[in-house]
Amino acid sequence: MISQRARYAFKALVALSRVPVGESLQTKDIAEREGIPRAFLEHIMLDLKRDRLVGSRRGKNGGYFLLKPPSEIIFGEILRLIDGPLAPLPCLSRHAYKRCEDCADETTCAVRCAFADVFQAMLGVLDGLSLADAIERSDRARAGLPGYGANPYSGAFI
Amino acid sequence: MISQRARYAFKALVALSRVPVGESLQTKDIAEREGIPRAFLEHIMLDLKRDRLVGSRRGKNGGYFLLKPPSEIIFGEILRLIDGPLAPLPCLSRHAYKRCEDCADETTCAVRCAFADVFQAMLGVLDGLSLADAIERSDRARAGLPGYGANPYSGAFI
DNA sequence: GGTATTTCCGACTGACTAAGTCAGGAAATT
DNA sequence: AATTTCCTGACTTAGTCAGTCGGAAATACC
Repeated sequence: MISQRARYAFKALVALSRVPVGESLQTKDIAEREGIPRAFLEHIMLDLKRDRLVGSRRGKNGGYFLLKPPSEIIFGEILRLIDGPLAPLPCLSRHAYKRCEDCADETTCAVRCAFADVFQAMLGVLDGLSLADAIERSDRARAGLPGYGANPYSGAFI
Repeated sequence: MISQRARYAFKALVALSRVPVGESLQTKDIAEREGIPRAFLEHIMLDLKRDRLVGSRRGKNGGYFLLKPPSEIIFGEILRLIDGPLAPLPCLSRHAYKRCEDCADETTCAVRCAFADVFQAMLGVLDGLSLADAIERSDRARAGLPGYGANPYSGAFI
């Protein structure tokens, strides 16, 4: 499960993506529209700003805006920023690598072998998916086109 | 990241898988061999027992043993049992489904659309991977065959 | 210049979970 | 009967999550 914080961040970024280029949104508006606690969202927006995903203007008519086109803002990147490393095991993380104290030999660890596959599958999607992609899928679902909604229950899900 | 608890559970199950059919392992041995705190491992073994993944014998020469062949014990199943639902969003979980209070329309939510893909990729691997598979990969890595180790750093990992 | 509006920032809280530890009970074997 | 093992519940300690609160700094408007 991703954190609530991350989920809010995604919703805010999607909202910002839907706004015409050059315009901005205020936390108050985003919070209201998306049902996010305002004070909490402020902190999240600052996180996003710190990582140069959004820019801001203070004072009256201020607000937040994307610093890159939505097609260049990647889900994996956002999730890493908010929730930290994505790797299922510390010994699989590139940037936050940490050896498992109890593991004799990393390269032949069966658990690591298994989760390496899982990780690769996750990253394949996560690092190839932009805000623009997500919005496109959402819009197609809205238009009622079959096969494009987020209805995963056609497969064997849990 | 999966929990430490889950990681220990996997290691214990792998250890049990490597034992000849009919034989068993004691928590003490597993704990020692795998570097897991013994008292903690006992709790974990009971979890596994509660879910009928392992059986036990008490008293002298007692221990734990698998109730199914390793090829029928699936990573996704184990992880669900220890760490709870695998879905990245509550609204994507089948068994632990929970609506996002703040979400107006689930089927067109861009965040949900995106993570549905991630989830599907994860599950594709996680629910098709058995203990036997993991051990096979580990053994091949041990034998030094290229392309079979858990060295994910050939791709673009983080 | 003053006031309203907005972002920015740190400190705090309350609930929860993770990762263990500890003490002892129950069953099986010797 | 003694020993060995699994079994069980209570407890601890540290850390994280999901916020809230109060106020400071910047900007726009009159």
